[in-house]
Amino acid sequence: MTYGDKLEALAPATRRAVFERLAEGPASVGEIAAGLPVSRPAVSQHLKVLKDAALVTETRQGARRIYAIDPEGLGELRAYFDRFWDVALDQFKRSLEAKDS
Amino acid sequence: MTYGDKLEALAPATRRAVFERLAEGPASVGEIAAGLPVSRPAVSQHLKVLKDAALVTETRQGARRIYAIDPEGLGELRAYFDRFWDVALDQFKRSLEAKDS
DNA sequence: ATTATGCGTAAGTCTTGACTTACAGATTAG
DNA sequence: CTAATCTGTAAGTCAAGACTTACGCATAAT
Repeated sequence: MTYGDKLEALAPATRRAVFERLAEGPASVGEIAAGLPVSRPAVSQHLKVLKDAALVTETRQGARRIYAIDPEGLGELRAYFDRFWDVALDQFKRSLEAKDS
Repeated sequence: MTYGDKLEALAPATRRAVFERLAEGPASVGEIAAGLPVSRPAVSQHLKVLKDAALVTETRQGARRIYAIDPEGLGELRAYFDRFWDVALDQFKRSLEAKDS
């Protein structure tokens, strides 16, 4: 839900691999696990974290569950970095001006 | 250096607090530590991680070391999310069209 | 009705890493 | 020169969490 949750969710390499897999298109748990060197339950646990962080959506389709990237949650994270981006550029400009003097 | 390094660097709450402190302006290790509930060595260790991830720059100023946000490194991380942002929106549009049919 | 498929959860293991205190080097002040 | 300041690093502790296997519950197929 918070920025911190989203960042912590995307930090571990394997979980980020799950997320990046979904960037190629929605997929089920089994499909994702098939492309990764970890067990299916591990993928299931990672998806739960991503879902709780609102980075991924879950859609039941019969016995399967299709996961996809949540544009809204991703947008919030993007906005978080944009905020720093603005101040970072501003500070950088100031540091250059300080060197000129 | 990599996206993964940057994301792992910003995941822990305390280290992110260090980074966010630098968004308010460059500061020394002691100044940063004064505003946080952790020891100064802890802050020093966090800054090393942020610096290795190219999210922060270090400038020696006498005995002190001034840290500041690195716009270049932050920009790379921002670009990483923009990449996903594009595909996420595209997928979202497709999912809506699929529902219409 | 059984069997098979797909999945989430519980329980346990084991590594990672965030923190502490103690120490040593480098720079500035008196 | 000596003392004070600012910092990085070493070593050790301890909790968090990324995995595993085992299990149980749904839905789908035969």
